[in-house]
Amino acid sequence: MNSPTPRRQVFRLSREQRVAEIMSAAREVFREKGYEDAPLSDIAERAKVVEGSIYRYFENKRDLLVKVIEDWYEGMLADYDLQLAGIRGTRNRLRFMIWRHLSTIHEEPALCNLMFQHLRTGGDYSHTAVHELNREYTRRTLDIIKEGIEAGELREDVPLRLVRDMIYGCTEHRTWAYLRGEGDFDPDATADMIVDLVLSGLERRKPQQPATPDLAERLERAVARLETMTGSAAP
Amino acid sequence: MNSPTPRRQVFRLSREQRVAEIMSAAREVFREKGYEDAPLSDIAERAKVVEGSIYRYFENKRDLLVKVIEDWYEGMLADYDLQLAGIRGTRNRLRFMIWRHLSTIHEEPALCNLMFQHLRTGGDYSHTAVHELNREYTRRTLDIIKEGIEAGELREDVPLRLVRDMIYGCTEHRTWAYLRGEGDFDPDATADMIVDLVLSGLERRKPQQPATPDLAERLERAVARLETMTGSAAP
Amino acid sequence: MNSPTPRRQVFRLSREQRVAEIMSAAREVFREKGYEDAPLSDIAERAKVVEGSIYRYFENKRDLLVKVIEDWYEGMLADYDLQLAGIRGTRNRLRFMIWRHLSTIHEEPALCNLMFQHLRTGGDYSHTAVHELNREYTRRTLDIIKEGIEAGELREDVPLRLVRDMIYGCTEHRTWAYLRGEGDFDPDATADMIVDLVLSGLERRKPQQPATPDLAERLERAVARLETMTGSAAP
Amino acid sequence: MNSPTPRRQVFRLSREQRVAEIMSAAREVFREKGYEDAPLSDIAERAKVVEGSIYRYFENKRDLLVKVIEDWYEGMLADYDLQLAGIRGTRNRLRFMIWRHLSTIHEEPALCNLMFQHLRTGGDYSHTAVHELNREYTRRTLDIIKEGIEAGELREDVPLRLVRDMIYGCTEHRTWAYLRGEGDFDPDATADMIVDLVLSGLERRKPQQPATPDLAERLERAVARLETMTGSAAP
DNA sequence: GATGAATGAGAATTCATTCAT
DNA sequence: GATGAATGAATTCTCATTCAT
Repeated sequence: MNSPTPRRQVFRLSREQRVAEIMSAAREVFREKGYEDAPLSDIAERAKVVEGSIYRYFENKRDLLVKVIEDWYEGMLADYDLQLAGIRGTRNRLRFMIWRHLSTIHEEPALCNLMFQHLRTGGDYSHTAVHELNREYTRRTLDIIKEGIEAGELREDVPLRLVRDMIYGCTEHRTWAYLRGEGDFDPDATADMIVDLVLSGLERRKPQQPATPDLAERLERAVARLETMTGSAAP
Repeated sequence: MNSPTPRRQVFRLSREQRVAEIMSAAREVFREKGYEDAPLSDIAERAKVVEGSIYRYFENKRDLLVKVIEDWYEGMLADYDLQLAGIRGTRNRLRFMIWRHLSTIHEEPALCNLMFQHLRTGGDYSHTAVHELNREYTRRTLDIIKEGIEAGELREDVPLRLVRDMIYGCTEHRTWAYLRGEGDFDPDATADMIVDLVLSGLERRKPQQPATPDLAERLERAVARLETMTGSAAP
Repeated sequence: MNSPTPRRQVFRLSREQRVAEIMSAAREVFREKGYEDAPLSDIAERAKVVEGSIYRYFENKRDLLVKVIEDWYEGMLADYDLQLAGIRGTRNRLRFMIWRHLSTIHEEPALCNLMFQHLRTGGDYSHTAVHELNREYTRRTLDIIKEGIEAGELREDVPLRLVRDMIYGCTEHRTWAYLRGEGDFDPDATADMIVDLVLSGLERRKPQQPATPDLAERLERAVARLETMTGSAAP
Repeated sequence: MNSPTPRRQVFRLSREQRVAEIMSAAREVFREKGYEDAPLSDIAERAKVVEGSIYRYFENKRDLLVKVIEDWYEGMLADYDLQLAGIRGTRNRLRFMIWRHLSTIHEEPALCNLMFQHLRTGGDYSHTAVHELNREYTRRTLDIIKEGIEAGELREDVPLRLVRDMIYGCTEHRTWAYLRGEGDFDPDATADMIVDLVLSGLERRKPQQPATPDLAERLERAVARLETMTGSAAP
């Protein structure tokens, strides 16, 4: 009847290798086509497996997406810590975080879109490992601010989480057009602007209490005069 | 699917009425099911027309979505101006803008999701009337800040557009979880926090220790009197 | 790019006609291949529509099956009543019912299998129109038995529904092998056997009444006495 | 799907033990999910082997099903004979057979469904060991009836196989709803009803018909004698 | 102006089965 | 003897969109 379909050449890989192959292929295809427009068949083809094989390792298409983003995040986080370790000072460290986020968006707009549009909006997001990784990711920013407070550089009443939302919200809002494929932006310049703006509201008003030092001086001087008059000297 | 050809009662409506009916139905269905999961058949059914008729008034599904959001925005903007007209003071006006945005998200999370996920991310967004409306919408915020600067309340070097991104970015970032269906938030309290944080970085810092200057003056005057009494002049 | 796929020749039919076409095609294909082995694509092809069109009229494959059987049943029931009207006598009418059931199995083994294996066993069967039709179908048998009782031909304590189960159960059990594709059976002869067996347990045992033996004895004794009296002995 | 290659602990079992493990797992899974909805992977998992291993002991999924039912039947038959040995009297023994069948259905509806829907309907059924076992199973019923005839309790002209079909057909028909998951039934009461109905058609009408002809003859003869005595002749 | 029948093209998914190791 | 990676082939179902009537 019909000749027994000749089995394609089978390459046997370990689970880890195969998973890596598929995720790598998926990352590429998702990057090129987005989520909805990326057929599993494309991913399978690029990973050199049949579609069905993907389901051995991933529950479904969404699971594959989640894992791809997860994998990407993990790589990034390791990098973060490495670089952050060499940076000192609240402003510098904060600027690095913002710049890094902007750079990521700049370099991987497609994956970021995946994250922003498909993962973060899903009802199951908070049960996701990506969610956890993201907390990890933004926690560094919180830590930097906390350290700034402890070092006396920042006001003590800074609403931590709101500042974090402000930083990331501002960063992303700034890049919507770019993510949409319109125009470009300069991560360096943008990072400078954002860090300036953010810190302008958080830094201790040392130079800025111009009235206060004057007052203190004047009071001290007045007191000194009184002291002179009364003949009592400071010890 | 099953019923014996329900000879549809044809209601003749004016073009405007028909369009309104369809948009109203679409808004409901989109609100309930989102974009992808809202079949045109559902919308047609609810609007009491057949699917084909929708194409008489709208180019395609996306066009319908765009029009629905557009319509919604228009209603909102009129409202904005009305209310904003009665509010005085940079802080108050800014707080209103933020509070209003938060309230909208709070009341219409589904439509906001549509806007954030489906419209704003589309490559064609910037050619959209919604885009224009949105500029309109955020322009009011810019105007308020400008007025604040002109009134001398805000620093002169405020990076206007970045502040706008900060306001809206922060606002939206704050509400992601809610938009995802998790938990709740209080628009009033959140608006207060955000406006505080934003203004803390923008306000002119002279008049900012309002108590202090008075005190300084009174003290100085008191000291002067003392000096007068003792007949000793400052050096 | 790719030339706009030339639309196939579209034949427009009324809903009723199209439904009839599809059901007819489905009946054939189901008959030939059974349920599981009948791809919708085959049915679509034979009905000269595309697969998707089937879903305009039927919720899913199972719904199509249900409707096909339903349609078939409806035709049968009309026939039943017509023929039954011309038959008199409990035995004859009962025999007709049994014979008709056997004939149906004999003529449409495949559709019967569909009914027995796929419909009757489904958890949703009792909410089905087929279920209702089937009740209708077997109700005639109950009626015949009831009439037999009222006419004094059958015992009054006949457990109606159990008898129905016995008739249909026996009939079907007899035909399992045939339904499986093994051998053949003669509906006429089988009907005769079954009706005999069934009625043998249901018919009034006119002479059999337990009162009779007593009566017989008493009569015999009376006769014996008469004989004694007359002095004549039995031969 | 997800776990990091769980280096499976390999338990070496004898062929018999392994087969038993798999069959036991399969019986459970089939019971819970039916045939079509039971993936081999589930069975393998529960049997603590990999899917491929099942093919070492069973030709394919259907073979596994057949073996599972076979195994189940074997257990039942042994039981039957044991219990039947202690029961005397045609009615009692027949009732036991019916009751036992009903009880089996009552206790193992899922396995019975497997048997009724999947095995008995397959074209290969009659070449199956289950078929043979089933003949064995129903042969006991035939034997009981035969013994009843030989003992003079039952009519001599009982159509043996038809009676068997009637018994099992009735029994099963009665329980379709239960097998479908609707409602319940009482095996004891049902067995009583069925055995009554069946025997009502099979039992010798000793007291009844055989007496009757005798009586009639004797009466006629007595009447004839009386007539002789009285000198009046029949016309 | 409206209807609603029909299209079409895919897209995800499932699993029994095989076979290299 | 067992593993478990990989296959493959089909199959159901969904819907936006078109267009003859």
